Amino acid sequence: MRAIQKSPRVIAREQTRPPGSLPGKAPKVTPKFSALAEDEPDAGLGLALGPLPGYLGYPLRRAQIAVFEDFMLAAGSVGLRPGQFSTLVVIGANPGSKQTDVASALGIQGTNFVAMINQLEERGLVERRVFDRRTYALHLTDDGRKLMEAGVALQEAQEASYEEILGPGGRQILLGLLARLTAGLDARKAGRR
Amino acid sequence: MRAIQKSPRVIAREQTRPPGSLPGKAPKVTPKFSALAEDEPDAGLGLALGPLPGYLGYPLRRAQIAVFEDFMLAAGSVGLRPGQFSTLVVIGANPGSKQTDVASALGIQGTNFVAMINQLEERGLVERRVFDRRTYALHLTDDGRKLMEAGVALQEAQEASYEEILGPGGRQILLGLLARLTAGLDARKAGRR
DNA sequence: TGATTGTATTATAGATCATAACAATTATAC
DNA sequence: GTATAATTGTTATGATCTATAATACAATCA
Repeated sequence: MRAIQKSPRVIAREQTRPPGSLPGKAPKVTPKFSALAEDEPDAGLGLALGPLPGYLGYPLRRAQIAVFEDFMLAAGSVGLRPGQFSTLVVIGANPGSKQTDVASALGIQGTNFVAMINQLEERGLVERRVFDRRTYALHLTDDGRKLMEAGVALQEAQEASYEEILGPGGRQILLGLLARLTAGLDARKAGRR
Repeated sequence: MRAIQKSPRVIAREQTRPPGSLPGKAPKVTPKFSALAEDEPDAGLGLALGPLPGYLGYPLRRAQIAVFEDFMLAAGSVGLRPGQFSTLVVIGANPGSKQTDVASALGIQGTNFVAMINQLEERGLVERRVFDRRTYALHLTDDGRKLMEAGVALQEAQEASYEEILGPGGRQILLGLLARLTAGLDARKAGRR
C-alpha cells in the first residue's frame, strides 16, 4: 500500500488528494455499485471489460500475446525469440541480402536491427560478409540454418494446433482477415502521408 | 558500415571472424560473391518472407502494430495510449475496483500497473480512494470519465472504418476467431500448469 | 500468538521502439 | 572531375513495456 512506505513521491501524491477521501476506515460494505456486468460473461472473478472486447485492438493484442507466449513455450527450447526466428527465416529465404532490406521487410527499424544481428552473429547463427565497402551481405551459418529449420518444424506443429482450436478453415480465414486489415491500414497510413 | 568506426566492440567482432572474410580492402571487383540469390531476392523491393505470412504469429503481430498505430493517430489527439485507454474503460465499467483486479482483468502484471495508475492519477484522470487499510479503490475523476468517453467515441468511429476494410461481417468474424484463439491458447497454457 | 496470504510498492533488468547524430561509401549533378 | 546528395551501417540516448525479486504492511486463520 502506498501510505506505508512514505517515499517522497508517495507523500507528494497524498498531499494533492482531498483530505476527505483518505480516512482510515473504508466502507467495506460498498456493493460494487457498478455491477454493470449485465452484459458480460464475466464469471464472477474477472471484471467487466465494457466495450473493450468489441474493439479490434484489444482482442488483437490479447491474441498476439497468447500466440507469442505459445511460441516461447514451444520454441523456447531452441532458444529463439519470435523476432529472431523471423529474422533467420527471412535471411534463409534471401541469402546475401543487405541489413537494410531484411529490416524493412520485417518492419524493424534499421537502427534497432543492428543489435539483433549482433546477437545472432555472436551466437554463430548469422554471418556478415562483405558486399561492397559500405554494405554487408547476410547469410545463415550452418548452425543458423539448422536452428531455423528446427524452428520451422516446431512452428508447423504449432500451426496445426491452431487449426484444431479454430476449426477447419478457421485459421485460413483468420490469416486472410489479418492480411486484409494490415494492408488496409497500411494503405490508409500511406495515403495520409 | 561496421569496419569504419572501429569501436572496441567492433574490433572484437572482427577478430572472431575467419581471416578470409575480413579484408580491409573490399574486393570491389569481386562480383558480389553473394548474388548467391539461390532464390531470387524477388520483386526488386521487398524480400521474400518465406513461410512467415502463413504462421499466425507474424500476421497477428503486424496487424496489432498497424491497429495500434491507427489508434495512436486517432486517439493521440486525446493523449491516450491504448493501455491507458483500456484501463480507463475498465475502471469506468467497474468503479471502486482494486488495482489487483483491474490489472488482472487487463492481463497486466500488478507490478507494472502501479506506474500506469501513477501516471493517470498525476494527470487527474483516476483517483485512488481508500478501500481498506491495504487496498485502494479506483475511480475515474470527472476529467477521466470525459476523456474515456471521448476515447470511446473515437474508437467507435475506428471500428466502423475497420468494417469498411474487412467487408460486412468480416470484423465480427475476426473478433470471434481472435477470441476463440486466445481462449484456446489460455486453456492450453492453464492445462500445462 | 504466529504463520500464511493479500495488496501495493520499489528496484532492477531485459526487450522493444523511436529519434538523432555520425562516418564512410556510393551515386548523381553540374 | 569535382561538389553534392543519397545509402548503409553504426552508436547513443530515451521512452515504453515487461518480468522478477524483494519489501512493507494488513488481514486472515490455525
